[in-house]
Amino acid sequence: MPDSATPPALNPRRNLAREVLLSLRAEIISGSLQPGDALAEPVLAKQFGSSRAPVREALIELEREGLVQFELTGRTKVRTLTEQDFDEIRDARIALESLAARRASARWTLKDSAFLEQNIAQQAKASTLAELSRLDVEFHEYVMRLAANKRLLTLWQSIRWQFEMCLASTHRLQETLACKPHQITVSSHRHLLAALASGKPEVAAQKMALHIEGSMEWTPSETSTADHPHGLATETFRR
Amino acid sequence: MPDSATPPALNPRRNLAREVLLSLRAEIISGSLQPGDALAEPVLAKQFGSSRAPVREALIELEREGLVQFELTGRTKVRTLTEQDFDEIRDARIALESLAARRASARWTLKDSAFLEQNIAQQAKASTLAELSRLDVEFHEYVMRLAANKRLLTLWQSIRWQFEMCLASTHRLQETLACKPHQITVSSHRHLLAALASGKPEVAAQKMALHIEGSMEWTPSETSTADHPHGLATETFRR
DNA sequence: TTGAATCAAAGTGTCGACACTTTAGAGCCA
DNA sequence: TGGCTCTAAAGTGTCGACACTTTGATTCAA
Repeated sequence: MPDSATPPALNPRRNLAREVLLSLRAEIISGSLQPGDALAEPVLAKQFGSSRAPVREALIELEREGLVQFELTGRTKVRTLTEQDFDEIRDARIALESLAARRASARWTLKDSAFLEQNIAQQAKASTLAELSRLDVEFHEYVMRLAANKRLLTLWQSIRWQFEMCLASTHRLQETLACKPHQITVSSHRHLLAALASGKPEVAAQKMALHIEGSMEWTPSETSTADHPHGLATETFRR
Repeated sequence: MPDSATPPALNPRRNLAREVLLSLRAEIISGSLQPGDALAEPVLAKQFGSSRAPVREALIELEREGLVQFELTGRTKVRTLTEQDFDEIRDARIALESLAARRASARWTLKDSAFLEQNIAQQAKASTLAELSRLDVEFHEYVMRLAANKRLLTLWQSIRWQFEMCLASTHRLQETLACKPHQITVSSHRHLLAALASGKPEVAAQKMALHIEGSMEWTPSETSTADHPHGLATETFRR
């Protein structure tokens, strides 16, 4: 989908920055770039056959998406997600998605049920974990869009890729634990869909929160006790 | 700790991009840059005595903060907030802040009550609307930080400046309606504080939602009925 | 052998330039 | 006078270069 026969590489006011973004993001999600790996602008620029400017822009965007981390020295690395990060993402999703569920529920139509039922059917047939993850995200994105609030959607999208990393590892974990990710995911979404379509916004919101809680369980360990600090860099902005 | 008395303006690895960001943001919030105003890179660069690179970075960040808008042609303008935007921001705040209230409530201490009581006292004495707004935001940011979830905080910060624009206009509106912004704001926060300190997370969350709803009322007009569409640029990324 | 000092390689922040696109105004025709 | 065309000015996307900083590895002394 990217470079298939670039014309003479001219007209459509190219946007290299975006190409670099998509490419790097895919590599990070797929794991071919590992957490901790260094991302040096000159190296990437050479690799993409561009100058540093588009690479820099893409890295800034990736930082914003939480997939990449700027050291205090300005250097860039693929981000490592800890268990606490995992919990935080879960919580952020609960905040955004349960309100979205409430709003979406209020404007629910049969068409929406039909779409999501089809999504669930595909989940059941998914042949790889990656595909299962994709469908899972698609389900939730559909609900986010249905809520018809651009800002809510934008906020959700800004953690979406981190969430996708979590999802992948959850599925992997379930597999090694000899659980069946497909079955778990499918039945969980089926219950959720029922709540969404019930016409009761309150119920929809609550079920969404429970669904996310359940789908993002890390291990049977205790919930990590984040320390109390107010300290936190207010704005990163590259070093 | 950083720049007090910049040496001969050398060492500390300058970050022009940040300076430009802060400066532009202040101008937009204060209204000295009006919605719709064009923001051309070369012009700003000259104005700041820098090259275009730092300006470009700052504009990207401002777009992310929602204060600035990229046209499809790549040109940049100060964003205009409509009534619907207003509603969206309110909803997004409700999503983020009511969960934050729930979490913060669970780790509440007397120290927190003390800090916020002082904040409210300052609100009562605030001499300008700008100061009132600042204190209002400070109150809410304190709660966000107390929730101890970096992602929730980051999400909140990414709409914070839009929210501040809304707040300014709400206060202005209340004033022209011969209401008393100070009284309204103070009493509303006092009630909220009581709920936060009550030790009941559920109550705290609900009161927070009501507080935001109330504090961001536009006019006695009906809630705007956003259309149903799923359409929405998934990623802006400069044109 | 260990540890400190040194120095080249690699990296970031910023700059000015070029090619191409969009915009807006001057000029022209009716 | 009003609308259309053409063109110069302004703007964006990208590039390669420079100055300074950080990193690591190598060297040298204890």
